Amino acid sequence: MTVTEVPAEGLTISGAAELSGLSVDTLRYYEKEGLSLHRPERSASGQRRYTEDDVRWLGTLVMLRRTGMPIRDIRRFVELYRVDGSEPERMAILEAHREHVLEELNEVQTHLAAINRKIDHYKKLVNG
Amino acid sequence: MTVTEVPAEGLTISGAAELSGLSVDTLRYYEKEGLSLHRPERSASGQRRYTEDDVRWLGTLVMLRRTGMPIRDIRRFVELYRVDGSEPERMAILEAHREHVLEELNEVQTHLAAINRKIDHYKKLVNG
DNA sequence: ATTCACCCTGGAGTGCGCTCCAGGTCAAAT
DNA sequence: ATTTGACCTGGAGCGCACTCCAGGGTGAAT
Repeated sequence: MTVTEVPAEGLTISGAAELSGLSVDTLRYYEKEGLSLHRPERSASGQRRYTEDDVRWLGTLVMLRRTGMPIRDIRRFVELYRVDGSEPERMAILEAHREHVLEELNEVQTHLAAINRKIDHYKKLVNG
Repeated sequence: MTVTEVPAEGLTISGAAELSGLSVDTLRYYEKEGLSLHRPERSASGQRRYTEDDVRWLGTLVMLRRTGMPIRDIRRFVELYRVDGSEPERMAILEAHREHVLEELNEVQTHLAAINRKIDHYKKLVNG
């Protein structure tokens, strides 16, 4: 299941889906939405072939999505990859996103504490 | 802004919205979806009046929603409040939800670590 | 008396992120 | 030769959680 399992000819879309944890449909959807760094190579018959780098990039997409970054914002981020010297902006986006994630985590943890209190309350009620 | 600021006649929907951090539309929507413990009292002219308890319950709804519990599941939880002796089931739902939240937190924290590594990488690239 | 701010209802509309479908191509297996 | 299975495209459809709207009521203030 590591990224290094990618053969030289590249992975099919279902292979890339399995490695990335995304669905085949989602991979095509992300591509349509402009989230791929480069549109993937195609085989002679027009099928997508994913390289190791492609799969790594899918990992980045998963990381951003699963921490709540909207597709639209990821697109802006990807577009900067096509701009030379945009590293500072890319970093800034990631830093802003990190702040956002930290706030989210904080809020969820606060609510989690409340959930725990509620559970304790029930525990006393049921067992006690 | 504390819950104890609720007057004896009860709060208007906009007052309850402000205290709970939800929108007026969302309050009506939640009620329609069966998430209120009891449908709120009405004034002589048919307007909703929210008690201190109502507002506290809204806090519970916010807690569940903001930790990712779907409306549908919250409804099941609320329905148990109308069943006598359902405390064990309610507790079980909360415990299952807590597990879910913990897994979520865990995953997000893992991705956060990856974001931090990416930021560090850029930092070296940009400053270093 | 009318203006204003708020409230009501039922239902339509929205944005997001997929997910599914029809209709078709292609390559390998039987 | 045909069956099978995986792939392709463009576009429709879906579930969720709101959010907004039309059309109308109420009550206090000017």
